[in-house]
Amino acid sequence: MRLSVSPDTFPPRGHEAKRLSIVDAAAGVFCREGFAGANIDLIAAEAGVSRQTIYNHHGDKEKLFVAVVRDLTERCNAGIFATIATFPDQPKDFEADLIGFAVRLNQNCICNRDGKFLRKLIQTEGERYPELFAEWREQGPGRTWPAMAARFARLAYGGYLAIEDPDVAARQFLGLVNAELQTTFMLGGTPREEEVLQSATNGVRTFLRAFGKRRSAASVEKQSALASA
Amino acid sequence: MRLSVSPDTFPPRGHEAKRLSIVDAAAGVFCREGFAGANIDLIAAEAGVSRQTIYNHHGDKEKLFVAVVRDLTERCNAGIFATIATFPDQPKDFEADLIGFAVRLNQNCICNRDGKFLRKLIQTEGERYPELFAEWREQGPGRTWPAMAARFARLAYGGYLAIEDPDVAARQFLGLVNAELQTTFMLGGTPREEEVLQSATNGVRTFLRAFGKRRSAASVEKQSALASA
DNA sequence: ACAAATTTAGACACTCTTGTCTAAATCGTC
DNA sequence: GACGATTTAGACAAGAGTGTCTAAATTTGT
Repeated sequence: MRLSVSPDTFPPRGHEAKRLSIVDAAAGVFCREGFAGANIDLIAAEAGVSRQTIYNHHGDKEKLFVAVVRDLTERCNAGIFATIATFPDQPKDFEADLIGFAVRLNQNCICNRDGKFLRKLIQTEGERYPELFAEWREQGPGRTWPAMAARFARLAYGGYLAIEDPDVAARQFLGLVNAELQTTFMLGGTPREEEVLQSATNGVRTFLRAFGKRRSAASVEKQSALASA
Repeated sequence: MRLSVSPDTFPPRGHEAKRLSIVDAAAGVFCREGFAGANIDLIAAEAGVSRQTIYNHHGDKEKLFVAVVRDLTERCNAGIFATIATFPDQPKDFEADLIGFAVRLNQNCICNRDGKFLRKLIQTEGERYPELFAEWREQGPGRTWPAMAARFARLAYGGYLAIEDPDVAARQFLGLVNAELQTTFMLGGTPREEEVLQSATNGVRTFLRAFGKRRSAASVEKQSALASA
């Protein structure tokens, strides 16, 4: 295998392009049909590749499945960290900023293709591959939750929130913000944009009722007047 | 088929006993292996029944699956309504009563065998049987959420809570109370009793910070002193 | 104890799927 | 244009699973 000359990321072409389209197609089929129901021929057809190519690349069905989960975990993690980087550290309009963050989290990490797929694979096959999903747990929740909690801790330190336990606050934030989307998520559906916004708005309002530091009504009104101007 | 003489519920014996043990075993196998991976011979073995008997009762694999989901939906619904009936309408110690309710909901409806199974089947096979799960949605969430919301509305009317929208409050209550159990649920695990209690306690505290009507600190202290006496 | 209904074990045809193998075709690169 | 690497199509063996059938055994109600 020859190294590419291009410095770091190279546009997927040839061999690598096949690998990607295989993993992508496999993700879709594994999700729709489950591991047992997934059909290599179907994956090959959806990837626009011959069956033999799949075996050349990945060996067998189980190794292909592992590759799919690893890829999804990596991409989802990247998305989550990228979104956490947009957390409002020094909010102008606190409520609106938190709602924006919640919506971004939903759209870029939970409701997008990778997020839906990874969640479904964890739910359906998690118990069958303990080591694989233990790995996901470390790499995923094990790293993203502390990062989230750190952001809430900073807000508390900055005087914006009155929370005792940043870890609990982070988890409750997500629970609130997704509270109205649970049934849709269960059935594997994708909530419409206005539903996401609605749930996020209601969730953030409740979160701030519980943890927001109350400043005088006047200063709050002044602030939102400024923000909407 | 002859009607039993016993008035309403009769102890499952003979024919009916077989039917039950088949559906029970099938639920377990469908959950572990998925619909495609589920093996009729294995179900027969776990039910202690011959394969032919399964075909006598249910016709084919798909009809058996439908029967499993219908049975689970019915039993889970019964459990949820029974638990909602224990909702604290006139709470003595509000916080403790809500925590108790949340814990009961978890233990009797979400973490028990039927709850786990139904949830997993919805997640894994929901998209494949739209009509079947539309039926679940009507019979399940479509009836239980309004019942929950009605209880919160009554608390608000009784002056215990300051909520605007009882439906939103009900969903947020469940979101908060389960906030710390999500990862465990995802992987199909069963949280330990103290984890359930911890999550419920934290969730209810936050819920009450947001919506609880603040009475004077003295009266609150007097009340909990009375409760713990 | 008898008769009807139900259950059982086993064999069976049929289909579907995985993973391997081969020879031809195509692609990328020099 | 030529060469090596990769991909393709198709055939193939081996295994597993569904659903049917039959005849014998068992259970159930009377």
